[in-house]
Amino acid sequence: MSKYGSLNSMQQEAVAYTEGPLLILAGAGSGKTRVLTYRTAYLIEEKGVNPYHIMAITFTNKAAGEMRERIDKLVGFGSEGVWVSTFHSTCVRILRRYIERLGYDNSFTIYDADDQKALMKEVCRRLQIDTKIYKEKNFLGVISSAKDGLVSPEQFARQARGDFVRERQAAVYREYQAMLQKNNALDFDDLIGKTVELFEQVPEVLANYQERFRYVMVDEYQDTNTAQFRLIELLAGKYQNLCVVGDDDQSIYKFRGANIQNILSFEEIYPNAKVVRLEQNYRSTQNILDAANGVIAHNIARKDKALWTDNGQGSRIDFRQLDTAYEEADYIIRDIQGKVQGGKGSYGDCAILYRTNAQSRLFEERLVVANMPYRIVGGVNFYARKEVKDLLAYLKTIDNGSDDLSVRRIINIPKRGIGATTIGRVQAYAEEQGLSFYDALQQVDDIQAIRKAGGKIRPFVNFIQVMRSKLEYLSVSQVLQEVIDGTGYVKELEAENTEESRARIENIDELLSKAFAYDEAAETPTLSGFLEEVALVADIDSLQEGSDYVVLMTFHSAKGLEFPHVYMAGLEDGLFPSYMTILSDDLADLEEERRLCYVGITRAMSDLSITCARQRMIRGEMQYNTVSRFVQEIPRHLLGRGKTAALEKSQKEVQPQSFREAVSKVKPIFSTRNTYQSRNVSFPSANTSKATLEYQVGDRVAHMKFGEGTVSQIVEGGRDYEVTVDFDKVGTKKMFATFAKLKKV
DNA sequence: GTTAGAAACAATCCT
DNA sequence: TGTTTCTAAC
Repeated sequence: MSKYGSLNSMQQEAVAYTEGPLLILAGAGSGKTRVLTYRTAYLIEEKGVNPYHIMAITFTNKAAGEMRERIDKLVGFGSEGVWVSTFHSTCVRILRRYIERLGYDNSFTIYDADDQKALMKEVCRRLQIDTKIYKEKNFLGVISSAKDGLVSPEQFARQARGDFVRERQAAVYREYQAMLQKNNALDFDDLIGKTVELFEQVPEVLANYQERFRYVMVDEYQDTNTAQFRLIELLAGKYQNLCVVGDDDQSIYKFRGANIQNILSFEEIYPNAKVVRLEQNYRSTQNILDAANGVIAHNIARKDKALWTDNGQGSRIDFRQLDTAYEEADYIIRDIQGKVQGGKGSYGDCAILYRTNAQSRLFEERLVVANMPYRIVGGVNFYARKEVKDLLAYLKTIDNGSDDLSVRRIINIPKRGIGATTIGRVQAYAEEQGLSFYDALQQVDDIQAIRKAGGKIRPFVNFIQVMRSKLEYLSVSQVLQEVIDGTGYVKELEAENTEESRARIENIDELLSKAFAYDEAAETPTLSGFLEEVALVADIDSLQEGSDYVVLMTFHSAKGLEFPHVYMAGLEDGLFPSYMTILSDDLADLEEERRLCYVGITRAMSDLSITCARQRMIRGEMQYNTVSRFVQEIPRHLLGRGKTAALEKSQKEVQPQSFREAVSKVKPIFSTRNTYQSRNVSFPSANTSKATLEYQVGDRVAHMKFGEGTVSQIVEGGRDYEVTVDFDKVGTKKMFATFAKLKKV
């Protein structure tokens, strides 16, 4: 048991209890991933369980990847047999094998949010519903929660009887589902729901998986919804060796169907369940934990627990209210700069957390000006960008001809002169004949209404057919390359030659390299396989540990992560907690928001900084907010500046008054042609004297991150030079000489 | 059929 | 404020 000696007694108990249901209530930072990995090792090495019989399920690819890595390290031989995967990937893998039993084709497509919206638009058109009055998003929300709760269209219709509004929703749900099936597509919720349906309708398939997965472990159990709960229940139904890990205080996904009852009543559902509590925190200082405990104690509906740590008191929590959101961003970025320059940590140790993605913009602006390395998680997904989606739609069309949505998306990309009229005619013909859109295109000669346009359609159909015939001997990246060449997509962008079009080409290159990486890594690469991998990645998955950049993300995305220095921004009533929850008449909404705050606080290891602004622009309107009620819930003695004197001094410089003073002094001296910069730039530390530059306009220079490029402009900006460089790989960037550390080559 | 410019509308949070 | 959709002119 030597390997397990490094675990505390509760952790050991959880590791060694292998038979029957087990609930591990793991507080934030209590080492739950550690327990899960050691438990897997224990099963294999001490209990002689075949790795093939063990399954560990998480929510994100990142979490799965981490667990995979740690298990491999710990177990060594045979560990690759353990099934470590996310809910969605697991289900896709099962469905790819068996979904034909439910009347779908095994090469089904997965629809993302954009696709869903487009499909819903079509549904509303068919049902003659005015989308000005009844929003697509609304219907999609209703359907999504129905699916999360395993309510079928038929059940929904039955429950809706007599209620006019619900009846219409039922009709939309039915049509939506029918069209998904016709397109041979599944939406995200279907992945789970259809797997449950498969297990319930085809007992032999279920029996097969029950026999395989004799030991099931589920991470972040508090986030499971009804469908996921049912899935787990079915899988573990035979052997009952179900180990779930979670923390009810970190349940923050009610809006996507998470049912907190799954964890709260685990002991009722499995009366013989053993419960282990992990309450020792290994991550944060006592002050940070006290703050977190202070906040969460205001929630009523929770399992009582108290986190403690050996880590010592640590510094106090730095709280500051700034005048505007701009000053808030300035303050935080200056503080990070101070920490890095003061040797207290690297950029990678710092995370800025906020409630809404929109808040990231201000920080990004400042970070660019300050020339600090950063990475924003979330926002617009890479795979949701136009150019990427266009190319993927080609791949989907080649892979699955029933996917009308994809075909319609690309039929006129690049421009082939096929407009709305022609598409409408093809559509009408397809509906009349009961064909898919693509099949109708193939029979274009038989469509009476189309004469001239036929000549424009035929080359498109030809192209797709040729690509399909090449599938056998081409790799995914080769197929993609041929699509790019055949359509002239990149050529067109090159001709445009704008900053935007260059960025798009870059994205396409990135897509190509992802396809290439997939070809290399996958055991048996297929087009379907690539498309599904692409559909299931989340932005957070690509976050690499050990990279040296400031990370920006929402509180939601931060769950499961930890950083030495955490900045919680925008703690204002109305923003966090949001107006939605403040005005809600369901008290549970505010409690969920409070849990989100708890999650944020407990991400911090050594330093926590909380900020808010008196006024900020929201949707073009000025909003005046007071300090968040959550801040008031932190015991007062924990707030303040427990930092070194040196750092405090540097912080003073960014105080609104002195900052403005500094600017007003500076402005008249230097020319007005650069007013924007004189006003907004956060200056490098005061004692940086303006060094002479070793390069001038026209010189070749090298940058740590951006590679090589040519200097196109140098502007004197007071204490520093603003240098514009045309980089070979990443395009034109403006930067300050002091930070950029450009080397002449 | 295509395009640009104006009007309308909109943000929680995510796999 | 930023994005999507609509409208009118090419």
